[in-house]
This record gives sequence, structure tokens and C-alpha cells, in this order.
Amino acid sequence: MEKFKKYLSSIASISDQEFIDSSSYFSPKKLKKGDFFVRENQVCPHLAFILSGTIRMFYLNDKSEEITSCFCTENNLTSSYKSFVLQEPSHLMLQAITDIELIVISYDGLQKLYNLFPVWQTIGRAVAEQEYFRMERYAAILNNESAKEKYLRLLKEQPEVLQLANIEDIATYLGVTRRTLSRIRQEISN
Amino acid sequence: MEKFKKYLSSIASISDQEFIDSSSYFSPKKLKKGDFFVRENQVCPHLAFILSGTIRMFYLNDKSEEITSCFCTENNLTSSYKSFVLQEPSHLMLQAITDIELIVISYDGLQKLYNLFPVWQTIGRAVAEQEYFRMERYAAILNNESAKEKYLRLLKEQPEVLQLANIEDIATYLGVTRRTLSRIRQEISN
DNA sequence: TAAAAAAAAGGACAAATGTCCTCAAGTGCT
DNA sequence: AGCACTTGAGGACATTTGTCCTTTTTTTTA
Repeated sequence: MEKFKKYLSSIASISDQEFIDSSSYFSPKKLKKGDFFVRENQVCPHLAFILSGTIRMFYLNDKSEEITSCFCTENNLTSSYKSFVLQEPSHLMLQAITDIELIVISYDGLQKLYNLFPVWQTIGRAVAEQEYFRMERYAAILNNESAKEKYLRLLKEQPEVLQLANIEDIATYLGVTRRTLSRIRQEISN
Repeated sequence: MEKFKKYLSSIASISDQEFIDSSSYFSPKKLKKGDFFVRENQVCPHLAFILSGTIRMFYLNDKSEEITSCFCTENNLTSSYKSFVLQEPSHLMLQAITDIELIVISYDGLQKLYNLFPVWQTIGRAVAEQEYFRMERYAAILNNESAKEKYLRLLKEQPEVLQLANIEDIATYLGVTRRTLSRIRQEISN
């Protein structure tokens, strides 16, 4: 829980007592490699903080191809955020690509925190803002960097993902085909 | 103001009295075509609701080329959101591409609303969530649609933008060069 | 209104990426 | 260990997109 408290402190000032009072609304959860945290068309039941492990977030495009939109790693939140917030069926799927340890909270639990502790209103807004900043950055990268630059960025920022994920998934994450990714890797190794 | 109230009601339930009490924190603002709402490296001073007109949001990439990231149209919020929320210098610029009428609120004004009216906590979170949803959708489109599909989507969803913005800006918005956009337009006209 | 300037269209070729494929290496299963 | 199965690398060619231009159209200004 210490990791989680540290994360919360980094986005809003929460006192020790507030954290203790809030913590009964959270519960631990483990997933095995390959398990789904969220399936397609399921309402995302939890917002989760990743204590350890990596989750692949993906969706099916109109040709029913899996498109990876994010690799979520430890010390970050994960969820099908829109589905969770609006309590509507998810178009995103979240699947563990390693064994995972999470701390999760349900939608109802979070609403209770909003009502009981004013600080959670601020945390809730800060989380939404953080998710926005992350997505804004992702969009700027998508729109502005070549596939090679994106690969090098992934190598720098999430090197473990290159070990854990398969080529196909990395390729769709970068927005290119397997063939192009293969060329990029060849180029870099020279 | 009626338009703005309608917008707020669509994202959180605000009573008539709450709206009246809040409204003194907002002020009207007009911009002429070509005026900047936010310049580069300026801390975005306001969050704005667009009553009428269109704003182009753009940034400079590492080759100092202007990349358009959004066209903001009436009945939507606009701001350099990250800059406004964190009160840090903006890398985004917002420029009017028509004459504009806005309703704006300052950062301090919004903090006061958060403190005075609990409903504003909810609105603030809902706004952050909305901005996130918009950006998530934009990223999915960027990563998944061809330039032609993106053009057709723009034609469908914001046809007025194709009249107002110049080709160069539309091209960078779609993530292609002028030449490619020219080819797309030729193809469609056949 | 005519000249100048700016914006958009489009030609020709180069570069990047995709498609479809085969081959090699690694993985799991019996 | 041996065989099927999966995964990644990379060849050959087609398609798409970019680069660098020139030409055409539109807009601005004297």
C-alpha cells in the first residue's frame, strides 16, 4: 500500500488519517499472465493501481484487428477509464502480459469516497487530468513522430515492454505493420 | 449565457440558483480573426466556452513546423488545458480563425468556485473526463484511420472547418502533407 | 481594375510502408 | 527427443506518401 499512498500524494495532498480512513474501500487483486482485467463489452468494474506487472490495453478496429493502445506498467493507474467513469460497456480490453498485483476500487466505492472525503473530489479531478495529460502526449507523439522515433521512445521509456510484449502488439502500438517494425529493428541493430 | 448553462447541465446537474451564484465569476470576451487566445510559453489565463466562432489549436514540432492538434468550435470548451490546470507555460497556441465570442473564467475564479460550490467539484471532474474522452477518441482516430478516412470524418463532423481553415493547417491536423491532402481531395471529387 | 502576393492544385520522382510470402528460430506438448 | 505450432526475420513487389517543383486559382492591395 505504501507505493499507492506515494502515488496519491504525488497528485493531491492526502493526510495519513485520510489515507487510512479511505483504505477500506480498496482491495488487492492478482492476475496471472494472460488473464483479462477487462473484457470487451464488459462494464469496467474497477479502477486499479498497478503494484507490479504489465497490462496491455487494446481494442478491435473495424477489420477486427487487435490494436494495442497502451502498455500500463507499475506505479500507474489502469482501467478502461471511459467505461469505468460512465459505467458503460468497454470497447477496450485489458489483459495481463505478466503476473500482476493490483489495488482496486469499485465504482460505488469511489463514489462513496467522493461523498465522504472532500480530498477525494480533488483526487478524482486530478486523476482525470492526469489521464488527459497522458493521452494528449500520446496523441502528439502519434501525430508527430515517425515509427522509428516512436520505437526509440518506447525503448527509452518502457524498455521492459519490448521484452514482454510480442512483435505484433508492439507494431500496432506504434501504428505500423510487423514488416515495418522488423525493418526498424534491423536498422537500429546496425 | 443560456448556451453555456445548457452545456453545464449536460455534464453535471447544476441548479438555476447555483448557476446564477456562479455566473459572476465568468466574463465575456471577444476575439477578432487572427487574434491569439493563448500564445506559446504563456500560462493559459482562462478556461473558455465558445459561444460562436472557431479556434485553431496548434504547436511547433521539433522542426518548428506548426502542427494543428484541434479545431475548437461553438458550444465547446477551449483552453490550453494542461497549461491552465497546472498554471505552467503553454506549448500549445490557440488562435481565432474567425471572429469569436467566448465566456471565460480565470484559474483563481475556478478555484473559488471549487471551494464555494460542491457542484463545481463535480463539474471540474466531469470537464477533465470529457477532455480525456475527446483526446482518447482523437488518438484512436489518429492511430487507426487512413488520411482519407480522417478527411471524410472531418467533412462529416466539422464541415465548417474545411471552409475556414487553410489547407496547410488541415493537412497537419490530419497528419499528412499538403500534397497528400491535395490527392485526397482530388480522389473524393471524382 | 491590374499587378503582386498568397494559397491551392498537381507533375515527377524518391522514399517509406504495406502486402504477401517464405524461411529460420524458438516453444510447448506428448 | 521429435513433431507441430507459434513467433520473428526478411525478400519481392505494389501502393502510399513525401519532397521538390511548377502551374493555376484566389486574394489582397496599390
